[in-house]
Amino acid sequence: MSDHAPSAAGSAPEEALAAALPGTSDASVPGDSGAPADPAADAARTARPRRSDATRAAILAAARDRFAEDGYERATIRAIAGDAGIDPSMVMRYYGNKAGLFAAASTIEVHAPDLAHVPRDEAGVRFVRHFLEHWESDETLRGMMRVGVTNEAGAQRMREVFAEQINPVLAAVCPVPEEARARAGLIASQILGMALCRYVLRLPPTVDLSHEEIVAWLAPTIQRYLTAEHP
Amino acid sequence: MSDHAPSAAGSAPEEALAAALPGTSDASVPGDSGAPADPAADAARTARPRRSDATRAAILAAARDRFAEDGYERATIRAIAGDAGIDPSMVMRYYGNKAGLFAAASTIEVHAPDLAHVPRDEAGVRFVRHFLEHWESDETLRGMMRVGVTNEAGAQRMREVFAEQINPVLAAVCPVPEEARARAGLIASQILGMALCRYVLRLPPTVDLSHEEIVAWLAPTIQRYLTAEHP
DNA sequence: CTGGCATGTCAACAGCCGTTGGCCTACAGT
DNA sequence: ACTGTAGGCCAACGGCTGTTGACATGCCAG
Repeated sequence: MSDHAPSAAGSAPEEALAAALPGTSDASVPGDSGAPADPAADAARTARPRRSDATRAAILAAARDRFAEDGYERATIRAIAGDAGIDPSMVMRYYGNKAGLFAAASTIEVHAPDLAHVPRDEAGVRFVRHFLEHWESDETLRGMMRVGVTNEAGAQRMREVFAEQINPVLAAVCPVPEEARARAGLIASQILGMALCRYVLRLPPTVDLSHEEIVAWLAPTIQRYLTAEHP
Repeated sequence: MSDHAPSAAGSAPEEALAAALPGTSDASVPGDSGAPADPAADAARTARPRRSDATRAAILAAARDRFAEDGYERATIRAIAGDAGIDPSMVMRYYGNKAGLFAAASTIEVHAPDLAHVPRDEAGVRFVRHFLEHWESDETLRGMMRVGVTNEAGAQRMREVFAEQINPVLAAVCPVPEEARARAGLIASQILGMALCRYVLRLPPTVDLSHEEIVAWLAPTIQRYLTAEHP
């Protein structure tokens, strides 16, 4: 109970991480050319690519891999820098600290399926198949979940992704608007639960299931959570 | 890629942890009274309680709390020993190393519900309600999942728990024996998924759901995974 | 009473971690 | 051609970690 609060100096992982989350794009880095507060900031940024953009991208890619594979704590800045082929101090220069690097590396797009132009009774099948394919092709998704469970900031990121990318798509299909949130939560519990068992925990029965078997079993569940009347 | 393999000296977390898992009870600790290889070992152990059993129990309780709250990496031996009110070296003396302590601390009993004496069409409701209650009362379960996601040894422990405690119960109820494994996996995906979203990720829509709402929504899903014919 | 052993504390080691500051190099603007 | 600045490396610091060995203390058998 005594040494549980992080000291002022040192790493102070939790609070710094949470504080670093909102500003996810690399803001307030020292080198920022001459013009401050450009009205068309993004246009200027794309117009004048920095010479170090390749390094930045390499760091980010290595960070994504390491965070996904090892989780937040075991993914060390030294290892990430080593994978990117540069010095650890470069990571600090570009992303401030480990929390800032994680914030920058954990911006993902889930690519929720467009269910608006799908027959209502096919939404479940489409939904399950879509996430199954994305989960097997993109290891970032699997890693995001691993980090989201370990780390409070990762959990917050997952909440944001859910609220901003999953919820709206389902709200567009859900018959009763005020139930959309709850229904989206139920759907998330089944989809994330299958991902957890199959890709992270690797429970043998779920690993052995074929692609089509999962769709056949899970789609009716999703369909019911999406369109069935409130029990 | 270079420094990814653990060195011979030092912590070597992964392999030592996996190796320490099978022997979960405190075997091969130095102090073992006078009689070695007692034929009735457990009887002798209960007959002559060691004077340090209180300390052992305190360490184990503190370890369970810390592992559950912080995950494997961030739960430090120093913090565990501090919670237990003893010196960190005692942890090493009684459990060898951190992996051994985790192995000893991660022996849980899930208390799967007895579905044999329940009407078949009520099994889903019973199952969901049972796990919901246990999950909210016992923080160890929540912590086990957190560790199981981070740590390979934790994942293996969850696979064992699933195979030894969950699977048999469901196999007794499942109509087609050779489908029991797959059905148990599907059920685990929904139950663990709800626990993940509600207790670990704390997705607001799943947190806001009431006890009875969860049962009402999830029970038909479990019931279908358990008894509906293969789609 | 005395020796042995379990119990426990203290201090330290070596290693890894995030993080910092100084120094060098090469490019771009003038 | 010169200079400022961004990009990059190197070495180090302080702190925390798991782990170890030497040393104290108290219980119990003989």
